[in-house]
Amino acid sequence: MKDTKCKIVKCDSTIIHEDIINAVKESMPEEERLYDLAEIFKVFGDTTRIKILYALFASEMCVCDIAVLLNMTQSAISHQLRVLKQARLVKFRKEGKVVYYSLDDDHIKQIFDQGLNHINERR
Amino acid sequence: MKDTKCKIVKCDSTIIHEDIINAVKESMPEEERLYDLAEIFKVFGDTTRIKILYALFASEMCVCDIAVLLNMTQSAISHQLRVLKQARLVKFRKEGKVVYYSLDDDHIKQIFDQGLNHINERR
DNA sequence: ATAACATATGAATATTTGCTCATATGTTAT
DNA sequence: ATAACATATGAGCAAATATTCATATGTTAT
Repeated sequence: MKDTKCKIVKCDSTIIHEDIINAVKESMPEEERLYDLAEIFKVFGDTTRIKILYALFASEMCVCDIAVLLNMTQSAISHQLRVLKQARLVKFRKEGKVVYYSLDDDHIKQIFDQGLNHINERR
Repeated sequence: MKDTKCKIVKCDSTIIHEDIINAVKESMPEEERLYDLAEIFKVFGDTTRIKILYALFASEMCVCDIAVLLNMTQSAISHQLRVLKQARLVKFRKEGKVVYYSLDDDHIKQIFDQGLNHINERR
């Protein structure tokens, strides 16, 4: 009950299950999309940014508020907001010298919820 | 039409919108969960690991197959599979000296799909 | 104009991370 | 037992990244 037509040759530079490899290769999305996908998750892959996004789920906030909330430097928060801005995850509006940030994407919450599902269901 | 009871004091060490900060603080998940969430996304935040997972969506594969498919070193793949294993995203079965890896989580595909949604809908 | 302040940003530093190289482990065939 | 092979792993290196520090920018109040 195991694969029959295995062309076992050699691991380095040659191929083992040629048929599987070819089939899988067909099913793979484009290189570029996989790259973009990794880029997004990279943005989510930092505790500070996750916290900022969760804060913004609840309310728009100015930079200083976020810094106080997370007990971090204004500069550190500002740098991270730039990353989130570049990823088009947050937007901002200015009111005098104060800059208010808010979410710019509807999917984030859903993605996070499923991430938490994963965490929960592995006990 | 702007917030009225702003206790504007000072950014460093003091507070601006105290009421908002407190409200948001209430709504935030536990520190630990946010950390775990970031950890998962960190795992997804690498092109190689994304590719491996996409390959495993299509079929279980041995380490060597994956290395050939992605045109990477067996060692590099093995290291990354360890990361995926620790994150409980993949499982494996041994058949002689060959080790076959497969997915160990049902949410991954959904999470990825929503990640792709995000990419698509921002044009 | 000047002082106070919110935010942004560049440079430097420390940490993390992905890969390579060499080698170890464990299995199969002879 | 030995050779061949699939996989795992530790050490080292290079690149990426998060934060700090100092300072720049732009706004408001005086």
